[in-house]
Amino acid sequence: MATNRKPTAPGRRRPPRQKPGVKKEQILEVAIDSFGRYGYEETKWADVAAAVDIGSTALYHYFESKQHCLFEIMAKTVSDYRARFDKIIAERDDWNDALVTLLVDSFDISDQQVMRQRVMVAEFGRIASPRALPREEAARASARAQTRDLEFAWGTFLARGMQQGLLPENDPRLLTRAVLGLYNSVWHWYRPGGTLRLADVSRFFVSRQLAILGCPPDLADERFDKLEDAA
Amino acid sequence: MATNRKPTAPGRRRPPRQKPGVKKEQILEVAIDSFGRYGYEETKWADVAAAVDIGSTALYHYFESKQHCLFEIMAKTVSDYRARFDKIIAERDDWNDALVTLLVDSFDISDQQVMRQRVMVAEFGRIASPRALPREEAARASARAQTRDLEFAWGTFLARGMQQGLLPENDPRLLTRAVLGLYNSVWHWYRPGGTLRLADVSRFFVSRQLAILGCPPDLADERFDKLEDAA
DNA sequence: TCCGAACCTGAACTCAGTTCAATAACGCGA
DNA sequence: TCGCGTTATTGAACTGAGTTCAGGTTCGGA
Repeated sequence: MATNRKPTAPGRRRPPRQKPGVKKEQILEVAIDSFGRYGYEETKWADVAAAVDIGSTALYHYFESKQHCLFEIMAKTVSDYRARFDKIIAERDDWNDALVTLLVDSFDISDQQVMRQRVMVAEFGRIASPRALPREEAARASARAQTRDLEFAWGTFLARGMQQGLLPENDPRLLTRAVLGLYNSVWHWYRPGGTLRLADVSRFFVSRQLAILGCPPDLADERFDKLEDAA
Repeated sequence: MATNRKPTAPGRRRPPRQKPGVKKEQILEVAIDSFGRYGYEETKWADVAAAVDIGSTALYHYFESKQHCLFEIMAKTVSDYRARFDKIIAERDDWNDALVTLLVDSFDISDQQVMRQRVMVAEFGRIASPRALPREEAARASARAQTRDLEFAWGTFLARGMQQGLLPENDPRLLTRAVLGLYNSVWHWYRPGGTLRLADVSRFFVSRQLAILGCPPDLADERFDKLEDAA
Protein backbone atom coordinates (compact mmCIF):
# COMPACT_ATOMS: atom_id res chain seq x y z
CA MET A 1 0.00 0.00 0.00
CA ALA A 2 2.70 2.53 -0.95
CA THR A 3 1.17 5.96 -1.17
CA ASN A 4 3.88 7.60 -3.25
CA ARG A 5 5.55 6.31 -6.37
CA LYS A 6 9.32 6.33 -6.64
CA PRO A 7 10.62 9.42 -8.47
CA THR A 8 12.25 9.04 -11.85
CA ALA A 9 15.95 8.52 -11.28
CA PRO A 10 17.73 11.85 -11.81
CA GLY A 11 19.73 12.27 -15.02
CA ARG A 12 17.72 9.38 -16.50
CA ARG A 13 15.59 9.69 -19.59
CA ARG A 14 11.91 9.05 -19.11
CA PRO A 15 10.47 5.95 -20.75
CA PRO A 16 9.06 6.66 -24.23
CA ARG A 17 5.52 7.91 -24.35
CA GLN A 18 2.77 5.43 -25.23
CA LYS A 19 -0.10 5.84 -27.64
CA PRO A 20 -2.63 8.45 -26.51
CA GLY A 21 -5.43 6.97 -24.46
CA VAL A 22 -3.35 4.10 -23.16
CA LYS A 23 -2.59 5.77 -19.82
CA LYS A 24 -6.24 6.61 -19.26
CA GLU A 25 -7.17 3.00 -19.93
CA GLN A 26 -4.55 1.90 -17.43
CA ILE A 27 -5.98 4.23 -14.82
CA LEU A 28 -9.49 2.91 -15.47
CA GLU A 29 -8.29 -0.67 -15.20
CA VAL A 30 -6.60 -0.07 -11.87
CA ALA A 31 -9.55 1.94 -10.60
CA ILE A 32 -12.09 -0.73 -11.57
CA ASP A 33 -10.05 -3.41 -9.90
CA SER A 34 -9.43 -1.42 -6.74
CA PHE A 35 -12.93 0.04 -6.44
CA GLY A 36 -14.41 -3.40 -7.04
CA ARG A 37 -12.10 -5.17 -4.65
CA TYR A 38 -11.77 -2.77 -1.72
CA GLY A 39 -14.57 -0.30 -2.41
CA TYR A 40 -14.52 3.25 -3.75
CA GLU A 41 -14.01 4.89 -0.38
CA GLU A 42 -11.22 2.61 0.76
CA THR A 43 -9.30 3.15 -2.46
CA LYS A 44 -6.85 6.01 -2.22
CA TRP A 45 -6.77 8.06 -5.37
CA ALA A 46 -3.03 8.59 -4.92
CA ASP A 47 -2.50 4.81 -4.87
CA VAL A 48 -4.19 4.51 -8.24
CA ALA A 49 -1.73 7.11 -9.53
CA ALA A 50 1.20 5.20 -8.06
CA ALA A 51 -0.03 1.96 -9.63
CA VAL A 52 0.14 3.46 -13.12
CA ASP A 53 3.40 5.18 -12.25
CA ILE A 54 2.42 8.84 -12.30
CA GLY A 55 2.19 11.46 -9.58
CA SER A 56 -1.21 11.89 -8.00
CA THR A 57 -1.74 15.33 -9.50
CA ALA A 58 -1.28 13.94 -13.01
CA LEU A 59 -4.58 12.12 -12.59
CA TYR A 60 -6.29 15.45 -13.04
CA HIS A 61 -5.10 15.53 -16.60
CA TYR A 62 -7.42 12.61 -17.30
CA PHE A 63 -10.25 13.09 -14.82
CA GLU A 64 -11.71 16.11 -13.10
CA SER A 65 -11.94 14.19 -9.84
CA LYS A 66 -11.99 10.75 -8.30
CA GLN A 67 -15.77 10.68 -8.65
CA HIS A 68 -15.47 11.67 -12.29
CA CYS A 69 -13.46 8.49 -12.83
CA LEU A 70 -16.11 6.50 -10.98
CA PHE A 71 -18.91 7.96 -13.08
CA GLU A 72 -17.06 7.20 -16.31
CA ILE A 73 -16.71 3.60 -15.21
CA MET A 74 -20.40 3.43 -14.43
CA ALA A 75 -21.47 5.11 -17.64
CA LYS A 76 -19.32 2.73 -19.66
CA THR A 77 -20.71 -0.25 -17.79
CA VAL A 78 -24.32 0.62 -18.60
CA SER A 79 -23.48 1.63 -22.12
CA ASP A 80 -21.76 -1.68 -22.85
CA TYR A 81 -24.65 -3.60 -21.37
CA ARG A 82 -27.05 -1.60 -23.50
CA ALA A 83 -25.09 -2.28 -26.66
CA ARG A 84 -25.29 -6.01 -26.05
CA PHE A 85 -28.98 -5.67 -25.24
CA ASP A 86 -29.73 -3.89 -28.50
CA LYS A 87 -27.68 -6.28 -30.56
CA ILE A 88 -29.45 -9.32 -29.16
CA ILE A 89 -32.88 -7.79 -29.62
CA ALA A 90 -32.09 -6.82 -33.20
CA GLU A 91 -30.77 -10.24 -34.14
CA ARG A 92 -33.64 -12.37 -32.83
CA ASP A 93 -37.15 -12.62 -34.23
CA ASP A 94 -38.32 -15.15 -31.70
CA TRP A 95 -39.22 -13.39 -28.48
CA ASN A 96 -38.51 -16.34 -26.19
CA ASP A 97 -35.16 -16.86 -27.86
CA ALA A 98 -34.31 -13.19 -27.34
CA LEU A 99 -35.34 -13.33 -23.69
CA VAL A 100 -33.24 -16.35 -22.86
CA THR A 101 -30.29 -14.96 -24.78
CA LEU A 102 -30.54 -11.65 -22.91
CA LEU A 103 -30.61 -13.32 -19.53
CA VAL A 104 -27.85 -15.82 -20.23
CA ASP A 105 -25.66 -13.28 -22.01
CA SER A 106 -25.68 -10.84 -19.11
CA PHE A 107 -23.89 -13.43 -16.98
CA ASP A 108 -21.42 -14.31 -19.71
CA ILE A 109 -18.87 -11.65 -18.78
CA SER A 110 -15.16 -11.40 -18.05
CA ASP A 111 -13.67 -11.01 -14.58
CA GLN A 112 -13.05 -7.34 -15.24
CA GLN A 113 -16.65 -6.84 -16.28
CA VAL A 114 -17.69 -8.51 -13.05
CA MET A 115 -15.62 -5.97 -11.18
CA ARG A 116 -17.35 -3.18 -13.08
CA GLN A 117 -20.72 -4.61 -12.10
CA ARG A 118 -19.54 -4.72 -8.50
CA VAL A 119 -18.52 -1.09 -8.65
CA MET A 120 -21.82 -0.25 -10.29
CA VAL A 121 -24.06 -1.84 -7.67
CA ALA A 122 -21.93 -0.77 -4.72
CA GLU A 123 -21.78 2.91 -5.67
CA PHE A 124 -25.03 3.23 -7.57
CA GLY A 125 -26.47 5.60 -4.99
CA ARG A 126 -24.02 8.32 -5.93
CA ILE A 127 -25.44 8.97 -9.38
CA ALA A 128 -28.56 10.44 -7.81
CA SER A 129 -27.35 13.90 -6.87
CA PRO A 130 -25.91 16.45 -9.32
CA ARG A 131 -22.28 17.54 -9.15
CA ALA A 132 -20.55 20.87 -9.71
CA LEU A 133 -17.67 20.03 -12.07
CA PRO A 134 -18.87 20.01 -15.69
CA ARG A 135 -17.34 16.85 -17.11
CA GLU A 136 -17.95 14.96 -13.90
CA GLU A 137 -21.60 16.02 -13.98
CA ALA A 138 -21.83 15.02 -17.64
CA ALA A 139 -20.57 11.52 -16.85
CA ARG A 140 -22.96 11.25 -13.91
CA ALA A 141 -25.95 12.43 -15.91
CA SER A 142 -25.02 10.05 -18.70
CA ALA A 143 -24.83 7.07 -16.37
CA ARG A 144 -28.15 8.01 -14.84
CA ALA A 145 -29.95 8.63 -18.11
CA GLN A 146 -28.64 5.44 -19.68
CA THR A 147 -29.77 3.46 -16.65
CA ARG A 148 -33.24 4.90 -17.02
CA ASP A 149 -33.27 4.21 -20.75
CA LEU A 150 -32.19 0.67 -20.19
CA GLU A 151 -35.00 0.07 -17.72
CA PHE A 152 -37.41 1.54 -20.22
CA ALA A 153 -36.09 -0.69 -23.00
CA TRP A 154 -36.47 -3.76 -20.81
CA GLY A 155 -39.99 -2.67 -19.93
CA THR A 156 -40.87 -2.30 -23.59
CA PHE A 157 -39.39 -5.67 -24.38
CA LEU A 158 -41.35 -7.35 -21.61
CA ALA A 159 -44.55 -5.61 -22.69
CA ARG A 160 -44.03 -7.06 -26.15
CA GLY A 161 -43.78 -10.52 -24.65
CA MET A 162 -47.09 -9.93 -22.88
CA GLN A 163 -48.75 -8.79 -26.08
CA GLN A 164 -47.59 -11.95 -27.78
CA GLY A 165 -49.07 -13.97 -24.95
CA LEU A 166 -45.68 -15.39 -24.01
CA LEU A 167 -45.64 -13.72 -20.63
CA PRO A 168 -48.40 -13.32 -18.01
CA GLU A 169 -49.79 -9.79 -17.87
CA ASN A 170 -48.13 -7.63 -15.21
CA ASP A 171 -46.81 -4.11 -14.72
CA PRO A 172 -43.78 -4.08 -17.06
CA ARG A 173 -41.92 -1.47 -15.04
CA LEU A 174 -42.15 -3.32 -11.75
CA LEU A 175 -41.31 -6.55 -13.52
CA THR A 176 -38.23 -4.92 -15.02
CA ARG A 177 -37.14 -3.72 -11.62
CA ALA A 178 -37.58 -7.19 -10.20
CA VAL A 179 -35.63 -8.93 -12.97
CA LEU A 180 -32.80 -6.39 -13.01
CA GLY A 181 -32.86 -6.09 -9.23
CA LEU A 182 -32.28 -9.81 -8.88
CA TYR A 183 -29.51 -9.63 -11.47
CA ASN A 184 -27.75 -6.76 -9.74
CA SER A 185 -28.02 -8.40 -6.34
CA VAL A 186 -25.59 -11.06 -7.52
CA TRP A 187 -22.67 -8.64 -7.74
CA HIS A 188 -23.01 -7.69 -4.11
CA TRP A 189 -21.59 -11.06 -3.10
CA TYR A 190 -20.16 -12.73 -6.19
CA ARG A 191 -16.46 -12.13 -6.83
CA PRO A 192 -14.15 -13.76 -9.36
CA GLY A 193 -11.96 -16.54 -8.03
CA GLY A 194 -14.33 -17.62 -5.27
CA THR A 195 -15.63 -21.13 -4.66
CA LEU A 196 -18.68 -20.60 -6.87
CA ARG A 197 -18.24 -20.68 -10.64
CA LEU A 198 -20.01 -17.92 -12.53
CA ALA A 199 -21.53 -20.50 -14.87
CA ASP A 200 -23.32 -22.12 -11.94
CA VAL A 201 -24.48 -18.80 -10.58
CA SER A 202 -25.75 -17.98 -14.04
CA ARG A 203 -27.68 -21.21 -14.42
CA PHE A 204 -29.37 -20.74 -11.08
CA PHE A 205 -30.19 -17.06 -11.37
CA VAL A 206 -31.41 -17.17 -14.95
CA SER A 207 -33.91 -19.84 -13.96
CA ARG A 208 -35.01 -17.65 -11.04
CA GLN A 209 -35.36 -14.65 -13.33
CA LEU A 210 -37.57 -16.71 -15.60
CA ALA A 211 -39.61 -17.72 -12.56
CA ILE A 212 -40.07 -14.06 -11.68
CA LEU A 213 -41.34 -13.38 -15.17
CA GLY A 214 -43.73 -16.30 -14.97
CA CYS A 215 -42.07 -18.35 -17.71
CA PRO A 216 -41.24 -22.02 -17.31
CA PRO A 217 -37.89 -21.88 -15.48
CA ASP A 218 -36.41 -24.65 -17.62
CA LEU A 219 -36.74 -22.50 -20.74
CA ALA A 220 -33.00 -21.86 -20.63
CA ASP A 221 -31.82 -25.37 -19.72
CA GLU A 222 -31.25 -26.40 -23.29
CA ARG A 223 -29.08 -23.33 -23.79
CA PHE A 224 -26.93 -24.09 -20.79
CA ASP A 225 -26.48 -27.72 -21.83
CA LYS A 226 -25.22 -26.50 -25.19
CA LEU A 227 -22.78 -24.12 -23.46
CA GLU A 228 -21.50 -26.94 -21.25
CA ASP A 229 -20.90 -29.18 -24.26
CA ALA A 230 -18.96 -26.42 -25.97
CA ALA A 231 -16.68 -26.09 -22.95
CA MET B 1 -27.68 23.53 5.10
CA ALA B 2 -26.14 25.52 7.94
CA THR B 3 -22.87 23.97 8.97
CA ASN B 4 -22.58 25.45 12.45
CA ARG B 5 -25.16 25.70 15.13
CA LYS B 6 -25.81 28.97 16.92
CA PRO B 7 -23.84 29.23 20.16
CA THR B 8 -25.68 29.29 23.47
CA ALA B 9 -26.43 32.90 24.32
CA PRO B 10 -23.83 34.06 26.86
CA GLY B 11 -24.97 34.48 30.45
CA ARG B 12 -27.94 32.24 29.64
CA ARG B 13 -28.65 28.97 31.37
CA ARG B 14 -28.47 25.85 29.25
CA PRO B 15 -31.71 23.96 28.70
CA PRO B 16 -32.26 21.22 31.28
CA ARG B 17 -30.64 17.90 30.51
CA GLN B 18 -32.83 15.14 29.06
CA LYS B 19 -33.01 11.51 30.05
CA PRO B 20 -29.83 9.60 29.18
CA GLY B 21 -29.98 8.02 25.75
CA VAL B 22 -32.39 10.55 24.33
CA LYS B 23 -29.69 12.60 22.61
CA LYS B 24 -28.14 9.54 21.06
CA GLU B 25 -31.52 8.50 19.72
CA GLN B 26 -31.96 11.97 18.23
CA ILE B 27 -28.61 11.71 16.50
CA LEU B 28 -29.50 8.29 15.10
CA GLU B 29 -32.85 9.58 13.85
CA VAL B 30 -31.28 12.50 12.05
CA ALA B 31 -28.49 10.33 10.70
CA ILE B 32 -30.88 7.68 9.37
CA ASP B 33 -32.98 10.28 7.66
CA SER B 34 -30.04 12.12 6.17
CA PHE B 35 -28.03 9.05 5.17
CA GLY B 36 -31.13 7.52 3.61
CA ARG B 37 -32.21 10.68 1.82
CA TYR B 38 -28.94 12.14 0.56
CA GLY B 39 -26.51 9.28 1.09
CA TYR B 40 -23.83 8.69 3.69
CA GLU B 41 -21.09 10.54 1.82
CA GLU B 42 -23.17 13.59 1.03
CA THR B 43 -24.24 13.96 4.63
CA LYS B 44 -21.93 16.21 6.62
CA TRP B 45 -21.35 14.91 10.08
CA ALA B 46 -21.29 18.48 11.40
CA ASP B 47 -24.77 19.06 9.96
CA VAL B 48 -26.08 16.12 11.94
CA ALA B 49 -24.62 17.75 15.06
CA ALA B 50 -26.26 21.05 14.21
CA ALA B 51 -29.61 19.33 13.65
CA VAL B 52 -29.63 17.98 17.20
CA ASP B 53 -28.26 21.27 18.51
CA ILE B 54 -24.79 20.32 19.66
CA GLY B 55 -21.32 21.20 18.43
CA SER B 56 -19.79 18.76 16.01
CA THR B 57 -17.16 17.57 18.48
CA ALA B 58 -19.84 16.53 20.94
CA LEU B 59 -20.83 13.76 18.56
CA TYR B 60 -17.70 11.93 19.63
CA HIS B 61 -19.17 11.49 23.06
CA TYR B 62 -21.75 9.19 21.49
CA PHE B 63 -19.90 7.66 18.55
CA GLU B 64 -16.25 7.00 17.85
CA SER B 65 -16.69 8.20 14.29
CA LYS B 66 -19.20 8.89 11.55
CA GLN B 67 -18.81 5.31 10.34
CA HIS B 68 -19.38 4.03 13.84
CA CYS B 69 -22.78 5.69 13.73
CA LEU B 70 -23.45 4.12 10.33
CA PHE B 71 -22.50 0.67 11.57
CA GLU B 72 -24.74 0.98 14.61
CA ILE B 73 -27.63 1.85 12.34
CA MET B 74 -26.91 -1.16 10.17
CA ALA B 75 -26.46 -3.53 13.10
CA LYS B 76 -29.75 -2.37 14.59
CA THR B 77 -31.50 -2.79 11.26
CA VAL B 78 -30.45 -6.42 10.87
CA SER B 79 -31.03 -7.17 14.51
CA ASP B 80 -34.61 -5.84 14.39
CA TYR B 81 -35.30 -7.81 11.23
CA ARG B 82 -33.94 -10.92 12.89
CA ALA B 83 -36.10 -10.46 15.96
CA ARG B 84 -39.21 -10.30 13.79
CA PHE B 85 -38.01 -13.31 11.84
CA ASP B 86 -37.54 -15.41 14.96
CA LYS B 87 -40.85 -14.36 16.44
CA ILE B 88 -42.76 -15.32 13.31
CA ILE B 89 -41.00 -18.66 13.00
CA ALA B 90 -41.64 -19.47 16.64
CA GLU B 91 -45.34 -18.62 16.48
CA ARG B 92 -46.28 -20.61 13.38
CA ASP B 93 -46.51 -24.36 13.06
CA ASP B 94 -47.62 -24.33 9.46
CA TRP B 95 -44.62 -23.81 7.20
CA ASN B 96 -46.52 -22.13 4.36
CA ASP B 97 -48.17 -19.79 6.82
CA ALA B 98 -44.78 -18.88 8.27
CA LEU B 99 -43.31 -18.25 4.82
CA VAL B 100 -46.07 -15.94 3.69
CA THR B 101 -46.03 -14.12 7.00
CA LEU B 102 -42.26 -13.62 6.79
CA LEU B 103 -42.43 -12.20 3.29
CA VAL B 104 -45.42 -9.96 3.88
CA ASP B 105 -44.17 -8.79 7.26
CA SER B 106 -40.82 -7.61 5.93
CA PHE B 107 -42.62 -5.04 3.79
CA ASP B 108 -44.88 -3.94 6.62
CA ILE B 109 -42.51 -1.29 7.98
CA SER B 110 -42.60 2.38 8.93
CA ASP B 111 -41.13 5.19 6.86
CA GLN B 112 -38.15 5.38 9.18
CA GLN B 113 -37.53 1.67 8.84
CA VAL B 114 -37.62 2.13 5.08
CA MET B 115 -34.92 4.75 5.43
CA ARG B 116 -32.85 2.32 7.47
CA GLN B 117 -33.22 -0.29 4.76
CA ARG B 118 -32.11 2.31 2.23
CA VAL B 119 -29.03 3.09 4.29
CA MET B 120 -28.39 -0.61 4.68
CA VAL B 121 -28.45 -1.52 1.00
CA ALA B 122 -26.67 1.64 -0.13
CA GLU B 123 -23.72 1.30 2.26
CA PHE B 124 -23.67 -2.46 2.68
CA GLY B 125 -20.28 -2.74 1.00
CA ARG B 126 -18.58 -0.97 3.88
CA ILE B 127 -19.10 -3.73 6.42
CA ALA B 128 -16.67 -5.93 4.52
CA SER B 129 -13.35 -4.49 5.70
CA PRO B 130 -12.22 -4.29 9.35
CA ARG B 131 -11.76 -0.96 11.08
CA ALA B 132 -9.23 0.31 13.62
CA LEU B 133 -11.37 1.95 16.32
CA PRO B 134 -12.61 -0.66 18.82
CA ARG B 135 -16.27 0.20 19.24
CA GLU B 136 -16.64 1.02 15.58
CA GLU B 137 -15.13 -2.32 14.66
CA ALA B 138 -17.42 -4.06 17.15
CA ALA B 139 -20.48 -2.51 15.51
CA ARG B 140 -19.21 -3.43 12.05
CA ALA B 141 -18.43 -7.00 13.02
CA SER B 142 -21.83 -7.28 14.67
CA ALA B 143 -23.65 -6.07 11.57
CA ARG B 144 -21.66 -8.46 9.41
CA ALA B 145 -22.09 -11.49 11.65
CA GLN B 146 -25.79 -10.89 12.09
CA THR B 147 -26.26 -10.59 8.35
CA ARG B 148 -24.51 -13.93 7.89
CA ASP B 149 -26.59 -15.52 10.65
CA LEU B 150 -29.77 -14.22 9.12
CA GLU B 151 -28.89 -15.72 5.75
CA PHE B 152 -28.15 -18.98 7.48
CA ALA B 153 -31.47 -18.90 9.32
CA TRP B 154 -33.34 -18.26 6.08
CA GLY B 155 -31.45 -21.10 4.43
CA THR B 156 -32.38 -23.46 7.25
CA PHE B 157 -35.99 -22.39 7.05
CA LEU B 158 -36.12 -22.96 3.30
CA ALA B 159 -34.44 -26.35 3.66
CA ARG B 160 -37.17 -27.32 6.08
CA GLY B 161 -39.77 -26.38 3.48
CA MET B 162 -38.02 -28.63 0.99
CA GLN B 163 -37.97 -31.53 3.44
CA GLN B 164 -41.71 -31.12 3.96
CA GLY B 165 -42.16 -31.22 0.20
CA LEU B 166 -43.65 -27.73 0.16
CA LEU B 167 -40.80 -26.29 -1.88
CA PRO B 168 -38.97 -27.69 -4.93
CA GLU B 169 -35.49 -28.98 -4.09
CA ASN B 170 -32.78 -26.39 -4.70
CA ASP B 171 -29.61 -25.06 -3.10
CA PRO B 172 -30.98 -23.31 0.02
CA ARG B 173 -28.12 -20.81 0.19
CA LEU B 174 -28.47 -19.60 -3.36
CA LEU B 175 -32.23 -19.52 -2.96
CA THR B 176 -31.84 -17.40 0.15
CA ARG B 177 -29.60 -14.97 -1.68
CA ALA B 178 -32.12 -14.72 -4.48
CA VAL B 179 -35.08 -14.09 -2.20
CA LEU B 180 -33.26 -11.60 0.02
CA GLY B 181 -31.50 -10.03 -2.96
CA LEU B 182 -34.83 -9.29 -4.58
CA TYR B 183 -36.13 -7.89 -1.31
CA ASN B 184 -33.13 -5.63 -0.83
CA SER B 185 -33.26 -4.40 -4.40
CA VAL B 186 -36.51 -2.63 -3.62
CA TRP B 187 -34.88 -0.14 -1.28
CA HIS B 188 -32.54 1.08 -3.97
CA TRP B 189 -35.42 2.85 -5.67
CA TYR B 190 -38.38 2.90 -3.28
CA ARG B 191 -38.67 5.95 -1.06
CA PRO B 192 -41.52 7.03 1.22
CA GLY B 193 -43.85 9.62 -0.19
CA GLY B 194 -43.38 8.65 -3.82
CA THR B 195 -46.14 7.80 -6.30
CA LEU B 196 -46.03 4.10 -5.47
CA ARG B 197 -47.63 2.89 -2.27
CA LEU B 198 -45.57 0.46 -0.23
CA ALA B 199 -48.59 -1.86 0.01
CA ASP B 200 -48.62 -2.21 -3.78
CA VAL B 201 -44.89 -2.75 -3.95
CA SER B 202 -45.30 -5.39 -1.26
CA ARG B 203 -48.07 -7.23 -3.09
CA PHE B 204 -46.06 -7.36 -6.28
CA PHE B 205 -42.69 -8.30 -4.81
CA VAL B 206 -44.00 -10.92 -2.41
CA SER B 207 -45.64 -12.72 -5.31
CA ARG B 208 -42.33 -12.53 -7.23
CA GLN B 209 -40.46 -13.87 -4.22
CA LEU B 210 -42.86 -16.80 -4.10
CA ALA B 211 -42.24 -17.34 -7.81
CA ILE B 212 -38.51 -17.45 -7.17
CA LEU B 213 -39.06 -20.08 -4.53
CA GLY B 214 -41.24 -22.11 -6.84
CA CYS B 215 -44.44 -21.73 -4.83
CA PRO B 216 -47.75 -20.74 -6.37
CA PRO B 217 -47.44 -16.92 -6.49
CA ASP B 218 -51.02 -16.43 -5.32
CA LEU B 219 -50.24 -18.09 -2.01
CA ALA B 220 -50.22 -14.67 -0.36
CA ASP B 221 -53.23 -13.16 -2.13
CA GLU B 222 -55.65 -14.13 0.60
CA ARG B 223 -53.41 -12.44 3.16
CA PHE B 224 -53.31 -9.21 1.22
CA ASP B 225 -57.06 -9.17 0.74
CA LYS B 226 -57.45 -9.48 4.47
CA LEU B 227 -55.04 -6.58 5.03
CA GLU B 228 -56.95 -4.43 2.54
CA ASP B 229 -60.23 -5.11 4.30
CA ALA B 230 -58.71 -4.15 7.61
CA ALA B 231 -57.58 -0.80 6.15
C1' DT C 1 13.73 24.36 -35.66
C1' DC C 2 10.00 26.18 -33.69
C1' DC C 3 5.22 25.68 -31.62
C1' DG C 4 1.23 24.14 -29.55
C1' DA C 5 -0.83 20.34 -27.36
C1' DA C 6 -0.48 16.59 -24.40
C1' DC C 7 1.56 15.06 -20.30
C1' DC C 8 3.44 15.56 -15.77
C1' DT C 9 5.28 17.64 -11.39
C1' DG C 10 6.10 19.81 -6.49
C1' DA C 11 4.25 22.90 -3.43
C1' DA C 12 0.45 24.65 -1.45
C1' DC C 13 -4.53 24.71 -0.33
C1' DT C 14 -9.15 22.88 1.31
C1' DC C 15 -12.25 21.06 4.18
C1' DA C 16 -14.76 17.14 6.49
C1' DG C 17 -13.54 14.44 10.00
C1' DT C 18 -11.15 13.95 14.13
C1' DT C 19 -8.28 14.61 18.60
C1' DC C 20 -7.50 16.84 22.84
C1' DA C 21 -7.39 19.47 26.97
C1' DA C 22 -10.45 21.92 29.55
C1' DT C 23 -14.93 23.23 31.33
C1' DA C 24 -19.79 22.98 32.85
C1' DA C 25 -23.73 20.60 34.56
C1' DC C 26 -25.76 16.88 36.91
C1' DG C 27 -26.73 13.34 40.53
C1' DC C 28 -25.74 11.28 44.65
C1' DG C 29 -23.67 10.00 49.10
C1' DA C 30 -21.76 12.12 53.29
C1' DT D 1 -25.21 21.63 51.59
C1' DC D 2 -20.87 20.33 50.26
C1' DG D 3 -17.85 17.51 47.60
C1' DC D 4 -16.86 14.47 43.87
C1' DG D 5 -17.13 11.32 40.13
C1' DT D 6 -19.72 10.88 35.85
C1' DT D 7 -21.82 12.67 31.84
C1' DA D 8 -22.12 16.17 28.42
C1' DT D 9 -20.14 19.71 25.85
C1' DT D 10 -16.94 23.02 23.82
C1' DG D 11 -13.06 25.77 21.12
C1' DA D 12 -8.79 25.33 19.19
C1' DA D 13 -5.79 22.64 16.81
C1' DC D 14 -4.59 18.59 13.90
C1' DT D 15 -4.99 15.20 9.95
C1' DG D 16 -4.97 13.50 5.53
C1' DA D 17 -7.22 12.49 1.09
C1' DG D 18 -8.51 15.14 -2.49
C1' DT D 19 -7.68 19.06 -5.15
C1' DT D 20 -5.73 23.49 -7.37
C1' DC D 21 -2.14 25.93 -9.48
C1' DA D 22 1.75 27.74 -11.79
C1' DG D 23 4.74 26.08 -14.06
C1' DG D 24 7.94 22.48 -16.48
C1' DT D 25 8.93 18.53 -19.99
C1' DT D 26 8.08 15.71 -24.07
C1' DC D 27 6.23 14.95 -28.35
C1' DG D 28 4.47 15.31 -33.22
C1' DG D 29 3.99 17.98 -36.87
C1' DA D 30 4.49 22.58 -39.70
